[in-house]
Amino acid sequence: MNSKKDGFFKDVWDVARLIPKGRVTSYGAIAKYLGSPGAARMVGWAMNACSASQEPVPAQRVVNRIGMLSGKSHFQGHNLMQELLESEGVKVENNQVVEFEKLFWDPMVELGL
DNA sequence: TTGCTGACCGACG
DNA sequence: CCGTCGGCCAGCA
Repeated sequence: MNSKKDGFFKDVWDVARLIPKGRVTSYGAIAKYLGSPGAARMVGWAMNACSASQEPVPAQRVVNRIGMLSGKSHFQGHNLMQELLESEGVKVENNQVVEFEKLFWDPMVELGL
């Protein structure tokens, strides 16, 4: 009955929504924040299920550890993910986030673990 | 019920 | 340098 706890996915979506505009994070960072450092794949899986969420999930802010838009192909548009990031001020080049290290948003640090 | 897959990550040779 | 493999958890046939 309450939000969080419905499943691993809801937690992922929740963290994803906490990502500030103009920032990006990695699957592993979210997975680790949830308590499963090796469950990065689940984060990606949750992103796939994010389409089932009634509320929009900024999945475009979630990229792999190198800042590459690995999931861009899964978006409705082929370059929708890149456009969304650029729309927020995040530069993307060759399916890769520019200055990813500077724009990297770590939930464990920003949220205060 | 078991087994495979999946938008990843890290290690090994 | 590059390719390959195992591990993590959850959903589906």
